[in-house]
Amino acid sequence: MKPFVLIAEDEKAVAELLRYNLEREGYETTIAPDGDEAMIQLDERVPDLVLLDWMLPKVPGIEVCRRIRSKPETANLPVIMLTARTEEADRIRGLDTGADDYVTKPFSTTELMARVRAVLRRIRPALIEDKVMVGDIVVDRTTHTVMRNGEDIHLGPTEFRLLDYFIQHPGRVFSREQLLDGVWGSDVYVEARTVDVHVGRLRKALMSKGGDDPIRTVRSAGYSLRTN
Amino acid sequence: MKPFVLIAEDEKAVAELLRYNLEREGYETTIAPDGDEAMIQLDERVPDLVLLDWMLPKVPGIEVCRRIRSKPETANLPVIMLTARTEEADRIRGLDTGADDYVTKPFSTTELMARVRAVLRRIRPALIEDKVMVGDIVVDRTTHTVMRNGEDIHLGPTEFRLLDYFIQHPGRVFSREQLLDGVWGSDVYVEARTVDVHVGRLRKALMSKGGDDPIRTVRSAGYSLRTN
DNA sequence: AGTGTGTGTCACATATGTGTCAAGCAGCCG
DNA sequence: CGGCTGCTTGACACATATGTGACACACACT
Repeated sequence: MKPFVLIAEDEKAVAELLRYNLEREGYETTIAPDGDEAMIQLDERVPDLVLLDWMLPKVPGIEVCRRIRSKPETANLPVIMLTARTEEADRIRGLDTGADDYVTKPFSTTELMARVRAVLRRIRPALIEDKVMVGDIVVDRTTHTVMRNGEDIHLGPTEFRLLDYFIQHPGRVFSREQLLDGVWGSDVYVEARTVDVHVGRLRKALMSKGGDDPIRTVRSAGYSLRTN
Repeated sequence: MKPFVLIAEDEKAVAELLRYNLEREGYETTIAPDGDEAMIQLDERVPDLVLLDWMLPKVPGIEVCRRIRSKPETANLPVIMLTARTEEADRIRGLDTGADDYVTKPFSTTELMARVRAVLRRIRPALIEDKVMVGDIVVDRTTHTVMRNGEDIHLGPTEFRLLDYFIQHPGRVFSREQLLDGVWGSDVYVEARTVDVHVGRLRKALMSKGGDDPIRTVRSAGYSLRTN
């Protein structure tokens, strides 16, 4: 699953440059040429990161950022502000609105790419790293290995994918439907109850060498991975 | 220190394919999409090897090669030319551009990797490890020999390449498709299940003188070489 | 041609994982 | 305290993935 980046930038040349560089580094991208369009696209599909121009037609960047923060489903979506000005006031306001980082134009693409990686690593490590650690659980995608407190844990394919999915957003609660979509795929039809069974199996496996239950059941909502 | 390879190739797909394969074999890479860029990158950091496309935008490959030879610091830098046609290959040989080897497109990646190793071994023997050791298994590429706990182990050519491939990235899980691509070559068509048979043969050979199974089966994902 | 080695494919045996169900529990609320 | 609802879990039939011996064929070498 590639990281998906929304580029909200009205200058076409800049937007295309960003798209080119991001796609070369393995990101999926979409471009919104103005604030309205950005909001629409945010509703359609929540990206993993937003590159947000400060001066955006229709709805200014700072306002888009504020709206992103005010909606629960995008409340901690990473945002990098692109600004032409270097004045202190803008920086402060930008960071104040909840941008995770800002870059002043003109920027070096390598620097921007580095910041994109840095922000994503901080907020969504599982998207970038092969090896992810949450609490005392370590998942290594390259070796298909799960460890807890140094002990190897054997998981079946489905349990592995399930854990991998949870680890994308530690703490976040997923409904059975979301899990079916994300882990099984939207095309297969299985009973929602099946998720329960697999969560049970994952729990058993993860607790087989001792330790607390790392998965939280949220009654009538779904399941989530404990973060601490 | 990893060998550093400059890939001067304008077709993005080809360049990425090369990068992927080279990095998988433990090389560090950089891509130059045209002749100018190649010259710039050559100035920035002298690589250990150049893969040079014959038809390169701005400055053609053959000219880049000539300039490489004319500068003292890169005068005997290994160069492998990539050409689309056999006639061009003949011309390269005839023109005495100073390329150390040439490969005609379309090429088999395994063949190209073998040539890269061969050229580097000839020019920079210290850069290439001929003897690799993982756990109690020692693979010697020069003598095509495998030993385990001091005992000689006989492997057929395919089993040898397979083990050699695994040993590039111990622990990492390879799918049957990846193994077919990397060991058999992307151009041949064989059944994916054939991999199973060869893994079985490799296992039998490696365990013939005792010892545990050094290959791990990862259900519904592939195989990997055990690291410990 | 004759021999030996290696290869890819198949068929069948085995191992492992999967989805569903149903009985039993656990939380919640009047 | 019931009673409702939603969650957990063991059993099980079934589905899939992997291991492996046999075999025919392709070479290389003599």
